[in-house]
Amino acid sequence: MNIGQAARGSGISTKMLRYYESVGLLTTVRRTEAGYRVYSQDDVGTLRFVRRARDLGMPLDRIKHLIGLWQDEGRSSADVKRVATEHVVELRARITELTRMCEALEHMADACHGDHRPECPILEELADEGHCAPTPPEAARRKHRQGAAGKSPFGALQGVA
Amino acid sequence: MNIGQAARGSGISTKMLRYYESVGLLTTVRRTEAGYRVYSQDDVGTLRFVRRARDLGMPLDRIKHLIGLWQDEGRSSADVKRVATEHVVELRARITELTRMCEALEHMADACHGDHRPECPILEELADEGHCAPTPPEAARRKHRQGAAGKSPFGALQGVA
DNA sequence: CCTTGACCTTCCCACCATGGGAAACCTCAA
DNA sequence: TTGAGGTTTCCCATGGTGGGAAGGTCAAGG
Repeated sequence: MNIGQAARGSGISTKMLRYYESVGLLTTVRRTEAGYRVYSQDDVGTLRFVRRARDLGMPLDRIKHLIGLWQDEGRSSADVKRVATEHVVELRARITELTRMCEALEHMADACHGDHRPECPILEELADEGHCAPTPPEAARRKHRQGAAGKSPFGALQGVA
Repeated sequence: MNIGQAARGSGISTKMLRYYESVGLLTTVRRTEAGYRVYSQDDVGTLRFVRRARDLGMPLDRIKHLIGLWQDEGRSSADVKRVATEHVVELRARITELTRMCEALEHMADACHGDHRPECPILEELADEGHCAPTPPEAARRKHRQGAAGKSPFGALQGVA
């Protein structure tokens, strides 16, 4: 079967089928003499596996790991469970972080009248000067590397959306 | 003050300060004769505003919008509140989606013994054949566009992490 | 046989926000 | 004057996804 059929059968776009192949998620993709990709029914099974794992928010390398276990008859379910649990932990971390953001913003929005006047607690909170030290008060002013200063607030959050 | 000081004072990396400027988040960045960027105390205030909005998971264009309102004395708080509420809605959508994933995966993991044997409900669920129709059963086999088949499961989720 | 249209190929670009690093230049203190 | 450390611009990478161009293939119908 051609790539289009495989796409429809797996629910993954042809773009992504080629991409997954390029990053090594699918090992054996046969070709016709003309260079067309040829997919077997088994390939589509693997692709559906991939799609379901993506639906759970897994990054491709974790899915690759899982496929390896899936195809390894000698696996132990403990290994699979570990991968799954790892992902659950990350999902929970993201949920916690988003919940924190959401609650903070809801709290600010609740305090806002939302009328025609310019006064707004949301802006005041965001602009608040005394919120975090404007500069390390009287600390080392020379000899300071920038180092960990600008760390992304989203360091631990990668992958899905 | 130089970019390094501004970075330490705002909690945003120098990389990001240059990037934010390049995408128009900061309008007026003065330069010394030598080409060094010069930041005022006010600039650092704006940058802290940006950082707090980022901490709430806002994408830069929303922050840009918010800064516009912040600097507009004639704004109405309703406009600010609308932007905030819009963001709350998106955060909640992401949380819902992640929670769905998390619960599904937890459910699978709970069913897995996690021992030395290869049998694993997690893999079985991911590989499940009768899960979604293998191919539109006997539907139009010719004349089918691929269309909406491969839509990303994360369409509505962009921005943070 | 040739056209047409659906399909396929590769390659590049864009998104979003962030970091890494190179090569060159500036500044200030010792 | 030298050296260290700050700064500049420029390019590249990430992770998944989509868009599109330029060209090759294939099958059906005239």
